[in-house]
Amino acid sequence: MGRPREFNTQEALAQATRVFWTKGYDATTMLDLLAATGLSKSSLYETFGSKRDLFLAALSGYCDHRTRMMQELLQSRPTGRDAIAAFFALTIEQARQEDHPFGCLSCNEAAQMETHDTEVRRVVARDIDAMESVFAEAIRRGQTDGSIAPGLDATRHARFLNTLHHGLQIMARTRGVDRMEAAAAVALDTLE
Amino acid sequence: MGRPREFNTQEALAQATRVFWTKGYDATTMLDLLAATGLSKSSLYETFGSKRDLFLAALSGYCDHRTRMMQELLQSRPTGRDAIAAFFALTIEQARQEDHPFGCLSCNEAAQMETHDTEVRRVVARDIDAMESVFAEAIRRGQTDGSIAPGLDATRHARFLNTLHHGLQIMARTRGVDRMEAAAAVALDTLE
DNA sequence: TTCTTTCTGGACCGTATGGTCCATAACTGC
DNA sequence: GCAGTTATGGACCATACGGTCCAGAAAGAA
Repeated sequence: MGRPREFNTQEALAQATRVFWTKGYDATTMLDLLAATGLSKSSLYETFGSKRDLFLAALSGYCDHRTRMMQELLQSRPTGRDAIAAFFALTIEQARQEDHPFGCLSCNEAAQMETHDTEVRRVVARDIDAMESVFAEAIRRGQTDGSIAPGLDATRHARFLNTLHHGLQIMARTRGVDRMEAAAAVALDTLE
Repeated sequence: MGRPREFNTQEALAQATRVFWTKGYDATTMLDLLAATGLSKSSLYETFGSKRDLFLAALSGYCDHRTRMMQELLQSRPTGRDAIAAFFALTIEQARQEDHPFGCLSCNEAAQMETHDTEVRRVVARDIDAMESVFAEAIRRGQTDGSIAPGLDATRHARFLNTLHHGLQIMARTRGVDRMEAAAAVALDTLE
């Protein structure tokens, strides 16, 4: 019943995510979002509520997606070390793609936490925790399958890898891809 | 001759830097800057030109200051390794200070490069290069004084440390100070 | 066709932004 | 004290922002 929607909600959200990812929350205007999604103002507000709500949906979706991606990587690779290496390689590869937004939405917004409300902060904090957990899991699996030195403190090392990953994403923003490769390579060396 | 200035330019710049550092360029309004510096609008525009010019001055000053600080650290510490350790320790200590802005101005703005013009981008890029240089210098000195393994590729490792440092600054923004310590400790371990 | 529901475009609004301008105050040198 | 110079405060401006609202278009159900 009623006139059917002329747009795909998920696709619109993906486009909006792209804009936030590229420009950051503050610098993104409703005009940007309308142009990117192709929706009318009414449709966007009707569907997503407000700029902040849309951002929250985009951020949550982005974080969930990446966490899932990491976990799948962890499942599909032969060893824990391979999974970590593949994740870093993927991060670098994305930074090379000209048509791909640079860096990481969550990291970017973490850099401007002060301007965000508590709910956004919580999502970002949770994302950091989630990534740390997956790193720790990968390390423990690597220690079981023999690809990672058994003496490592998994939690400590997970925090290290997580921190380095955030640094890599900042480097991606400045297009320092060469630097990313060196940094990731050294990080992988620490696993042996 | 003429009415003398009632404020200190350097001090005003320092206050402005603090605001940019805390909130980021986009989220900082002229009102914020006026309140922080205590100047009138006319004085601020007369002295600094525009919001962007003021930001550029703040950013340049911030980067220069930190580079100098790193170099002094390198001079004053007994070994190259000590210098690097002291730098990370200082970064973490600052992240603990409640009254201190979190993270690093340059890193924060690197996370939103897309919204900046080429001149700002150049300053940020130069800052990254400068830090990498100091890291490399510290590593080479450490290799000479025996505090750092001679087999390390200084450039490669400098990129690694630099990237990790940027990650640390992001962690500082989210108040993940515990994570910072673990990450920095692992990074220092790689020098042996 | 008609009714109902939903979507759509754009007009509109209050606010806050970065920036300009000017009258006036404050100080120095003569 | 006067002239010249500079700083100051605040009024003012155009614009752009996020957000609301409504008249009408479009499509399914009867």
